Amino acid sequence: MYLEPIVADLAKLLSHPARVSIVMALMSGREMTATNLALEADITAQTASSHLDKLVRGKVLSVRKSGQYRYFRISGRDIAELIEILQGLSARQGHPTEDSDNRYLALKKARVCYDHLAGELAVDMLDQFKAQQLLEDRNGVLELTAAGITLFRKKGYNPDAEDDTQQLACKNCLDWSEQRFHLAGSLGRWIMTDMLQRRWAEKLPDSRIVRITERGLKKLEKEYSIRLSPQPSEASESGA
Amino acid sequence: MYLEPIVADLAKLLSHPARVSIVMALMSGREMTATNLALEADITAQTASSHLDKLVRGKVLSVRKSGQYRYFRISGRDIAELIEILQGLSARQGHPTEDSDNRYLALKKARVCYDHLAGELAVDMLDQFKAQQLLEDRNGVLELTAAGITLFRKKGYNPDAEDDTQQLACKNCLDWSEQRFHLAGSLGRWIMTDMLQRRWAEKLPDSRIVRITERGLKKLEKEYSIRLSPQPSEASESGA
DNA sequence: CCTGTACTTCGACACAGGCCGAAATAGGTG
DNA sequence: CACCTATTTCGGCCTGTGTCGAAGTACAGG
Repeated sequence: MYLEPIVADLAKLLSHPARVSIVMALMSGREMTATNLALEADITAQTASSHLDKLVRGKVLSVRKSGQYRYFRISGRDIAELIEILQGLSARQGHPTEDSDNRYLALKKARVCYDHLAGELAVDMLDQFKAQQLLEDRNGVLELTAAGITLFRKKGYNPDAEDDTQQLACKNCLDWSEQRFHLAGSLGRWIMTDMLQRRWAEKLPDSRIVRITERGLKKLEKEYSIRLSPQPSEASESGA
Repeated sequence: MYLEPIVADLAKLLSHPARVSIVMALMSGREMTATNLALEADITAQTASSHLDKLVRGKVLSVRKSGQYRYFRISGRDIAELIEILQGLSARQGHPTEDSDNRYLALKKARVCYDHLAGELAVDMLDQFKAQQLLEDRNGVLELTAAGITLFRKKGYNPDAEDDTQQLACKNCLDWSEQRFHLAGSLGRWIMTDMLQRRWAEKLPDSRIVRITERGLKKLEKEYSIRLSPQPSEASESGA
């Protein structure tokens, strides 16, 4: 087959710790400047420049130039999913008993996956939406039911305005621990955006960790009849 | 996070065309000897030995020693799924119009994915099993229904003998083209084994391509009420 | 204009890793 | 035992690539 070298090229981009650090830092969905990413990966600006060049060329990242800055981000959902899977595999293979790590647990609980929520919390939400018949699995494709369309539209989501009404579930975005799905696609994106905007949830600085606020817990129960087990709020560090 | 270097190590294993060739050759689920794999990747035995050593050390492959031979195979389903995803991503990114390739089309149609069937055909089968209520999506986990247990047991499948009765769907094993699931897990494995044994299907030599026999088509319809669109039988080359 | 900041390019060095010839080990066969 | 085959180890060559210092480009702001 002719695909071998192409696969190898893609894997090569992720075969260097510094580049992986860069990509991981962007998994929060945020944009970051070259200098920022250099700090993140603990390398000089020159070295970062070369890595970033490779990543952009290889379509792993994309860039937006603004003035003297260059803002990088993950190029697309498929790449984000690949990273997520690689990370999951490594987490399982890598260490036997690294459970002590607080950030690791917080990350498992709730995190950003490129443009939507992931982690146990997100899996929970999807389950409850399904139980409420807002979403339905039709022939392997997750779709909004009539009731779902009505409800989410009332909340401000506009399914017709989005690119694809159909693909609402992130099919390969598995949780590291549980082998379960969480909600992605246009609805997943809208939900996260909306929750952040209304301060139901907040991204912790410099990480993919998401914290659901007190207000968020209450509102989720009131507006969506969703009950989540509260997070241990100990993921408190904010510094780099 | 501490995962970056681990992810990089895993990716590094797949960052060399020869190693990818080796792993791809094993995606048929078959075991192969070191010499065989060297031929497959078009490298000398010494070089292959070094690559194989890395792959085994990195838990991508596992080995079975028998006499003077060493038989290699993919170490597990999760690795196979990773390869499948990488291949899918590369197939999309790589080329714009490579449709001319016959083998490529045959591969899309029906192939082995480590220990079960994949491709349009496999997706079709899963759909029809679900339509017949033999399988059911319960809360994101695909499970056998009572009717399904009865039927498949009658055919020779023993769900209790297998490790996990629950996990029947290959959740991240997506078709390259269609973003759909196909049947994996213990049932998926049994189905493929059974079909090969009864000559309803055959693996083409030296490839992952699977061909459904005439007999298979008829039997599938008769015994499982499954109708498949027949394959163009042009994937005829058998040589390396 | 000059100055500061963001970023890239160049150049040189060093190290890692792929490669194969040659030789060694290991198992199988007669 | 000799002889064959499968596989690994060793040694040396060579290419690729990560690294950073230094210099160069690009943009913003006084």
